[in-house]
Amino acid sequence: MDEALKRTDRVIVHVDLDAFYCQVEHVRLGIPTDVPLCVQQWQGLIAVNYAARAAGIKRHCNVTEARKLCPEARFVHVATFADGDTTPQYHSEGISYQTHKVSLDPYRKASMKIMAIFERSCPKYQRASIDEAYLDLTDEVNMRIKTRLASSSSTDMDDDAEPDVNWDGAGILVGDQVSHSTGWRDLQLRVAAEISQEIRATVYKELQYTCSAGIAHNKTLAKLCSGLNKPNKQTVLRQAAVSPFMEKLPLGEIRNLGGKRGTEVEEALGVTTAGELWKYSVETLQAKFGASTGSWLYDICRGICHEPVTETAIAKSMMAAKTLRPHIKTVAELSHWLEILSNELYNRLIDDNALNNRWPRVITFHVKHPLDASSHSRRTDLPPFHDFVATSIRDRCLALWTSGGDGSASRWPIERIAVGVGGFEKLDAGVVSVKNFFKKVEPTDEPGVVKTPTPTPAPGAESSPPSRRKPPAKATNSLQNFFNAAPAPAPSNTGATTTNPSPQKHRPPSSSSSGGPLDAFFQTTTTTTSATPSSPTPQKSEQPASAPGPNPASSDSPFQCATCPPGSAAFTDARELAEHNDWHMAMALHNEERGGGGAAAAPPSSSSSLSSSTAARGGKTKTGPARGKRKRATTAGDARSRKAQPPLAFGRRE
DNA sequence: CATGGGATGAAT
DNA sequence: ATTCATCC
Ligand SMILES: Nc1ccn([C@H]2C[C@H](O)[C@@H](COP(=O)(O)OP(=O)(O)OP(=O)(O)O)O2)c(=O)n1
Ligand SMILES: [Mg+2]
Repeated sequence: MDEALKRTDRVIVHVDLDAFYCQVEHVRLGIPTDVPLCVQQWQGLIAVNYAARAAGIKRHCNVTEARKLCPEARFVHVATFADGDTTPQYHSEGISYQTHKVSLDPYRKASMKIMAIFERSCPKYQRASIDEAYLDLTDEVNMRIKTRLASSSSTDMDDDAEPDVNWDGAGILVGDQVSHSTGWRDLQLRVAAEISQEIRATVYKELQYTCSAGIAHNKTLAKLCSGLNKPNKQTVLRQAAVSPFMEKLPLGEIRNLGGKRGTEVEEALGVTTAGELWKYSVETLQAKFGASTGSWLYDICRGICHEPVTETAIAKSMMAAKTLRPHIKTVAELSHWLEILSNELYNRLIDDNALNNRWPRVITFHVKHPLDASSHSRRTDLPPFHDFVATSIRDRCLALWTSGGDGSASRWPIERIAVGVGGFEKLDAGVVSVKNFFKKVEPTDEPGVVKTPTPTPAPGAESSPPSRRKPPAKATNSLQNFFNAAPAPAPSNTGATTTNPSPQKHRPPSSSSSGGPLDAFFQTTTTTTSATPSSPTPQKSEQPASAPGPNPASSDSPFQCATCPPGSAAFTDARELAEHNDWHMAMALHNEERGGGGAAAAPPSSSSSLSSSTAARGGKTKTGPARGKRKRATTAGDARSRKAQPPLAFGRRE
């Protein structure tokens, strides 16, 4: 028994897409992957496919150099927001650094589809970046082993029996490319390699993306491994090969040692490889680099890493940034770019809300000045959701800028700005979080927040120039497109996957079978002693609670119209509220055109706001959704609901 | 003025 | 709360 316990370990797979952005463009444009292709951002390259790498093109090349190296290469520029656009588009010409803002949304959305496959293949997965994930396959692997041992005849399980492992088809082995070995750990890795093949095959079949994988006993080794045989291959690092591998490994290739810290270690000890660290005691390393780093170093240079796969699936923050060339020097310019960033974040937030039912609490505004080494940042609360419009973020940042309590605030010129949102909170039944939405109304609101329905100042109306510009124009519906493409069918899936979509916990194959020594054996190997993988509850935490009827509209819904009387216009999600706000906007424009006359029709207290025309969203006019329209618990049938369409059009610019 | 845009977690 | 460091 004791002996058996020592013979298994965690099994971790690290998956990394090959030339990720390039593959997204290959698929989108239907270009064969043997065509050299680079993803271009302004004059630089941010991704280079393997055919182009063969020609010597690298990421840091600019397009001119790259074209020289490979004249046949295709250069695909990332999607951008053109001058006044609120939706990103792929442009083939006229892409101006001065006026456009890049959008990486196509890659984020592709990433989500990939991660969805990972998730249903292995619930214990960690999104490590836009194109990487760690999968802890320990449970699934052990279950498969157990099942096979139980079903496949004899070979009773002596504690001493070492299983035989055939490496055929497992991928590439680090070190000796043996075809056979024995041992429980190797068997685990072999089964994980098989699952990894399945997952990669699923990704390719459903999305036509290739990826590489590393299979090892911990995250650090798995990641090291995945990059070893890059295009479309997987690599296994057996325990027996760990030491020889680590011995020659350059320190800087280990995660977290690729920067200053790595060079610090190299210079302090005069070493360049992990193996050269072996001769130092923990105490020595701790004395030189601190207790925590010291012991981490001691372990990591031997290929030991206890870091768990933390189940993080969605991003914790969102950011939009622009480097300004030439540097800007006026508030008008700052406002212009802030509005563009604000619009982008607004739309991403609406999408995110529909998917994840959450909303951020804080905005962070970063500014970098030309001579400063780094940027500085300030943060503030987001406006309450019901007040939130496309320009809210812009206005918050401008307020932050002009009222810089920080002495370094209002300096010019500015080289780069970035706006981030974070501190997401579930909007759901979150008893506590809902309260936050009512805590405060930003602009000089009078005390009786709840009592003054009509004279509500249109949020964001203050700083907007009078000119109303930009007819709605584009009405593309990115979210709808996304949903149409998203639901991956996933027919016959092998073993590791189930047909079960989204958040459901993954159920192992029925067979529990066998008993005897194996059960105890595997039970203990699944780290968390009491974490029985067979917890019954399907976990069905739905939120019908906040789904009110037709009219009543739960008064505690965070999706309330700021213009309508309190409690009279509540919605089930951000999109519905946004649409309702469009109605107000349309009415406002309508009234304005008619010389402002009386409120036209149905919804109470038409906005009245005059200059607010530029504030909210330049919606399509779509005749007002009458009161009855709002509310409907189901958003599914509402596929027609369009994407938020902020107006933008900050007058200037020629 | 010339890598840019974006995310995470630890340190301060 | 803000900056730093690391990574993609
Ligand atoms: N400095 C960087 C590094 C990466 N990326 C983007 C473009 C890449 O396509 C994607 C994934 O990064 P990887 O490091 O995984 O590189 P690739 O996936 O492009 O290539 P590889 O096949 O080596 O993984 O992230 C970026 O914008 N800027
Ligand atoms: Mg990659």
